[in-house]
Amino acid sequence: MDLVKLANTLIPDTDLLPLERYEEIYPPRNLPRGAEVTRLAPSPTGFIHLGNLYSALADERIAHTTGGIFYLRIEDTDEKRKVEGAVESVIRSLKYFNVNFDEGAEIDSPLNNYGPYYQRQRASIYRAFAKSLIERGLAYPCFCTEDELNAVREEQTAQKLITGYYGKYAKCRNLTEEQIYANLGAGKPFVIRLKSQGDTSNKLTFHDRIKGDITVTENDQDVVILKSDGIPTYHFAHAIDDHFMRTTLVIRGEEWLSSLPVHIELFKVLGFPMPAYGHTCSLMKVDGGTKRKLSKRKDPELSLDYYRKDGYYPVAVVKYLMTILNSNFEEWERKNPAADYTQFKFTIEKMGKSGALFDLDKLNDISKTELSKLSPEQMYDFLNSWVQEFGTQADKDHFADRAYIIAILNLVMGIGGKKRRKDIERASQAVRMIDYFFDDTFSPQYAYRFDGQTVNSVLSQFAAIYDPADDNSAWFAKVKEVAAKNGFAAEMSDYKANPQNYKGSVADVAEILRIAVTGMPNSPDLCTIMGILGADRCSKRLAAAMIK
RNA sequence: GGCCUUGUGGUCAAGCGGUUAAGACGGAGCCCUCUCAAGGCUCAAUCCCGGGUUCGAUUCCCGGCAGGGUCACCA
Repeated sequence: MDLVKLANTLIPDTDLLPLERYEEIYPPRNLPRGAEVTRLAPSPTGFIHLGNLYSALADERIAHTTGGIFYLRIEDTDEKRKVEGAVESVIRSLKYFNVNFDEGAEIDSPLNNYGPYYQRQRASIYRAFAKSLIERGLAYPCFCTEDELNAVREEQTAQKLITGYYGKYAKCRNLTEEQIYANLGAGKPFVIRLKSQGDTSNKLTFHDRIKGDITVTENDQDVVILKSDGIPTYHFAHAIDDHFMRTTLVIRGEEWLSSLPVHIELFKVLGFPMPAYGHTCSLMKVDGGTKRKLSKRKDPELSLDYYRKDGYYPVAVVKYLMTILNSNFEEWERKNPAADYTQFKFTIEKMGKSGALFDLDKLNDISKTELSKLSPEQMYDFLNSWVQEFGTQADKDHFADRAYIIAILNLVMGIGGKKRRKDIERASQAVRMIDYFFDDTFSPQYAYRFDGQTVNSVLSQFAAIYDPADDNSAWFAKVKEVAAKNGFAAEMSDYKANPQNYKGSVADVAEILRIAVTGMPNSPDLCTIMGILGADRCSKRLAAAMIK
């Protein structure tokens, strides 16, 4: 068979370059020894979720701790799945979490020498190599229809055979020259398939940087490399792109492990050295009692935008992910409390081999701790930026009074105390938590544990002697005074010794006051709260809280 | 079902032939205390099962079992 003629007929493109030219256009990168070139290669299908951030963070950390490059490539070979604005969304979401690219699609960088970074724009490169494979007898056209393929698959399944296009099931593999041209003449659509040279009885061990040594079986599937629209499949594009973009380390989800044999053969027939691989385990969630990998379609609540909307502090999310990525991160952080997470020596070998369950409790704990490290001013900025984007009009009005908010923040964060408070977990929660400081969002629940007469007596007596100029101890002395007058123990020790002699203790009196002023039985230091609210507002609230 | 892969407390996990089997989150309790939060202290809770190998297995081997992934002209 005249392979050159066949290649020219199948791929008549005139814009293809001699293969060696591509090596010249995309020369090996000039990077220091040990520098890793990693990439994130999403398909532009819309929002990205925590799992993507997870692997992006690994890519980014490895590239940047080794002095390498982290780039963004868009795998847009499937026209059907394309979503407008997805690329910008990926970049923006990751940037929010401090994951930044050095080069790639939509990245403004002088390093962009390995593009284009959209696979659709690289069609000629793939086609040039596909053409050469045809010329070398390593690829061939396949005219099988979807129905035919499905029928074969059903037959294979019924007979419990391995499904796919291989061996005797590869009907088009041995088409004669006449048959091929007849099909072509009839205008039948075709794909280009790899003519696999592999044998599944051959096993080899492959070293994965995360999983360690794994056993892989040689590929014998005649996978399609060029779809009927002339665009490559993932497998083919992966081999060519990661070679010419000079990726040194491919970090991708473990769902790719099963197609590794295909990739190994592809690199081989293409004559490219293989990059190193690290297949990450996926983040899991519990669904109906069993674990399941996080899915874009099923778990919109794990979209990165969800965390942004909920006002999670980005560094907290990153640190949470770091604890899963490298389990020695937490220990390192305890030893280096002041250090930035970027100073941590991230290693791919430390990555876990099995999928971790997403743990919201842990995230929340880290989030509280991170947030407690901020200054009130930094906290104001963080909360305010969230309020401006996601808050209500009332929230925006409240935040217009920066000094007032900062006074609240000083209290809520425990500034000046021996230890910082850790009340703030995320912006959405923090903003609701301080609602009682504003009259328009103050919604008291007067759930007193004492009778109306006692409550009213406590409230009116305290209102009469309350002086905003009092310091904490003077204030508390007055609370005790009111306690004593109403049959409560002024000293906790007295109450504990003889509880039967009292209606309650100072703590109960403070609770009545607290409920009146904040609407809640629990709050930070009441004296300070009253100071922030101001005498006017306090007396009004004390009066309003009386039981009619 | 075939193939690949994983299996230490509720969760994330150290461990790499001999340990009282770390630590963190969560849980329980105590202390502190005007409540809450924070903090300090304490406690409960783990090596999937069965065979080997070995003086000795959580650790090595084999077999089960359970979980996960994958079997497209999607990535």
